[in-house]
Amino acid sequence: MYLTLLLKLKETLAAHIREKYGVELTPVLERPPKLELGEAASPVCFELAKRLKRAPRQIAQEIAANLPAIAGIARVDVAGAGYLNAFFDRAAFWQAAAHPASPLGPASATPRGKIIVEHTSINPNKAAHIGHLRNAVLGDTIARILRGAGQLVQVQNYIDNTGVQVADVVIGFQHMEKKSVAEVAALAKQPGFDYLCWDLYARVTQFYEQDKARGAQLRGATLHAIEAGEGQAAELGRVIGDAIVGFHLRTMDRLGISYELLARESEILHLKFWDAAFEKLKAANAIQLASSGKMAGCWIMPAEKKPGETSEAAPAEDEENIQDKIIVRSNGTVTYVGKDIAYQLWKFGLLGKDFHYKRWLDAPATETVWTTTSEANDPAAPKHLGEPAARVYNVIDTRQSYLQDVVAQGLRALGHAREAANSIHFSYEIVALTPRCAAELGYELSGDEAKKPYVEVSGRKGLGVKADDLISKLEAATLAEVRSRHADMPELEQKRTAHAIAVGALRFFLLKFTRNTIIAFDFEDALSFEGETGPYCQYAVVRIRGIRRKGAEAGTPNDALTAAAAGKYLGDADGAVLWELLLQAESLDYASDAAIAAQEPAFVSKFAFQLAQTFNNFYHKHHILSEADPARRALLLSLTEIVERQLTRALSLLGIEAPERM
RNA sequence: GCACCCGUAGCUCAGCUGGAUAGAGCGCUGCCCUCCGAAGGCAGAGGUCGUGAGUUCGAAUCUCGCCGGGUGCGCCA
Repeated sequence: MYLTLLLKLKETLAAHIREKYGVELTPVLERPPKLELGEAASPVCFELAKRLKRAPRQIAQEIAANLPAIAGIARVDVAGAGYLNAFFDRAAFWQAAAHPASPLGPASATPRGKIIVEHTSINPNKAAHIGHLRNAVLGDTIARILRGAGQLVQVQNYIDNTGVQVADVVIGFQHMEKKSVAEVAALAKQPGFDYLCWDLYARVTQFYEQDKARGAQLRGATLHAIEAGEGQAAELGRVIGDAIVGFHLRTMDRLGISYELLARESEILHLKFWDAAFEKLKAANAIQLASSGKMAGCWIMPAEKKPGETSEAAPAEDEENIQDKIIVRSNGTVTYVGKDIAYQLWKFGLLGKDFHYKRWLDAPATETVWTTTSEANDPAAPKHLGEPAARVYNVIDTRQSYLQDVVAQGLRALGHAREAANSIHFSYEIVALTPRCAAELGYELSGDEAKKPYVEVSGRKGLGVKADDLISKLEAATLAEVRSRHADMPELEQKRTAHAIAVGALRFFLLKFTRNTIIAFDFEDALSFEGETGPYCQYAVVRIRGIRRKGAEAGTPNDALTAAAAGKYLGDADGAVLWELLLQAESLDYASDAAIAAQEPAFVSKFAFQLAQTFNNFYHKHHILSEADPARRALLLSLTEIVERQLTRALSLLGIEAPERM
C-alpha cells in the first residue's frame, strides 16, 4: 500500500515536471522528519531550481497548485525552503490496509525467470560452525524475501565432496586412526560423527606439521584417488562426505533451512563438465597456453584491460604479471576457479550439459531433497531442476571476492556479458570470536590475538562455535525461561515454543548486522532476548495474540467501523501514534523491495524490530480492550490485526515463527 | 606493491541513490505492573560522524589526500 502510493506519487511528479518544465528527472522521495509534515516528501524543486534558475519555493508552490490529483493522496503542500510534502488520505489508507485484496498482501510481481540461490556449501568433512550459519541464514533469508516478492527461487547447496578437506579427514582415518572402510561406515551412522571428524580434522593438521613432506605426498595421492573415484580412499571419502552432508542438512533443518538441490563436485568431474567448459574457453580464446616464463605450460586467463589501458602499458616480459589467473596447471589439472566457471556456466544453461538427478535419501523427514548423480537419472526428478537461471546469487564470504570476479570475467570472455552481470556475489563478512569467547572455548590466545577485538574461526585449528552446540545452548536457555513463565503449558508446547524463540534469537542475531559488518561473536550477545532481538519482535506478536484472544472472548464486533470514522480517529490530535503505527506496518513491501535492491536482508530485520517497537509504544499508550467508544475500540483492534499480519509476514521472511504464547 | 572493505555515543551497530533537529540496542541514572503478559514502556546523561581539503544552495552520505584497522592477490580449495 505504502509502496504503491510512493510509486504513484513519483510517476505523477516526473510526468508533471516533464510536461510543464520540459525536464527529465526521477524525483527523490523521502520520509519527512516529522509526521506533521506529511508521509512523503520530495526535495525535487531544489534540483529544478538549479536547472530553471528560479527560486525553489516558487517552483514548489507552482507544482503543488497544479499537480494532478492522485488517488490516496489528500494534498501536496510546500514546506521549508521548497520541499513538496504529500499527505495521505488516512481513511482510504486504513480501508485498503484493513481489507487487503489478497490475504498475502498486494499482488505479487510476476517472476522474471528462475533465480538460483546457492548457499551453505560447507566442505563435508566436519560439523558446521557459526560462520557457516551466517552463510546459510543469509542465503535462506534472501531466498525467502525473493519468494515473498513473487520470484521463482531454487536453492542449491554445493557439495565439494572431492576436495582436499575431505581428503584430509580420509587420511586421518586411514593413517592416524587406522580404521577400515567398514569401521568408518559404522561410526558414520552414530550421532556424534560430525563432531568426531571436527576433532580429527584439527589433529590431521598437526599430523602434517610433524612431517611436511610426507603430509604433502599423502595428500596429493589421496586427493588424486578421490577425484578418480577409485580405491579405498575414494570409498572412505564417499562414506564421510555423504554422512556429513546428512548431518549438515539436519543442523540447518533445526533453523528451518532447506535445499532443493545438492550440486556435487564429484558429478562435475565425472560428467566432464570441466572438459566442456575448457573447450569453450579455448575456442573463444578466453584462455591461453603460456609458452614461457614462470607459468609456462599453464592455461591462463589474462587480466581484463581497464578502459583506456593499452596493451603497450602491459608489464615487460621479465616482470611477473600477477594479474593473469591460472586456470589449468602445467600438470594438466584444473584449478578451483576453472571448475567454478564450468559450474556457473551450467547454472545459466550455457554449458551444453546437464547433471543426472536422484533423490537424496538421508534428508530430514519433512523435506524432499534432490542431488546430482552420474548414475541413471530418476524419471521422477522434476524437469526444472536443471533449467537455466536468469539470475544467480552465490552466497560466499567476502574473502572470495577476487575469485568470484574471475568467474564473472570468464563468462564475459565467453561473450556472456548479461549472465556475468546477473552473477551476484552475495558476499558477507566473517563471523569471528571475541577473545573472551575463544577463551571460554578453551582456546589459548597468543599475545597478539588477545589484543585484537576478535579472533578468526578456524576449522583447521578446530577453533569455532559449533552450530549444533549453539542451537542447543539457546534452546536450553529459552526452555528454562518458558518453563518458569508457563508452568501449566504442556511439555510438548513448552519445547516447541522454546525452539521457536531460540531460532528467532539466533536468526535475528545473524541478520541484524549488515552483510559487510564483521560479527564478533559472543555468547552473551547471542543469548540475549531483550532489546533489538528476535524474541523482542516475537513478543510483540504474542501480545497481540493475547489481546485478540481476550477480545474474542468478550465478543467484540469488528466490522462496525466505517472508513470515515477510522479516518477521523487517525487524524485526531492523539491519533498520531495510531497513524504512525498503521503507516509503518504497511511499509513492509517498501522494506522488502529495498532489501532486494540493496541485497541487504538486514533491512527486513530492521523493519521488524522498528514495527515491534512502535507497536509496544502504542500498546502502552492505548488500552484497547477497555476502550469505551466502540468504533474507536474497533479501530484499535483493527490496527493490532494489521500489525500482527505484517509483523508475522516480516518475521516469516526472516525464517522466524511467532509462537502463540511465550 | 596493487585491489576491495571498515573507522558514527562508554560498548555493539543502523543511517551512506547528497536534503529539514545525527538514530537504535546494550550499559549507566531515575521512574512505571490493584491496569490487554514488565522478554515491556517512559525520562535523563552521553556524539569534533577518524582527519584535512574539495564539489554543492545543502555532506555522516560524493571526490581526492592522509592516519588507523581488516581482507584478498598460491601451478591450495
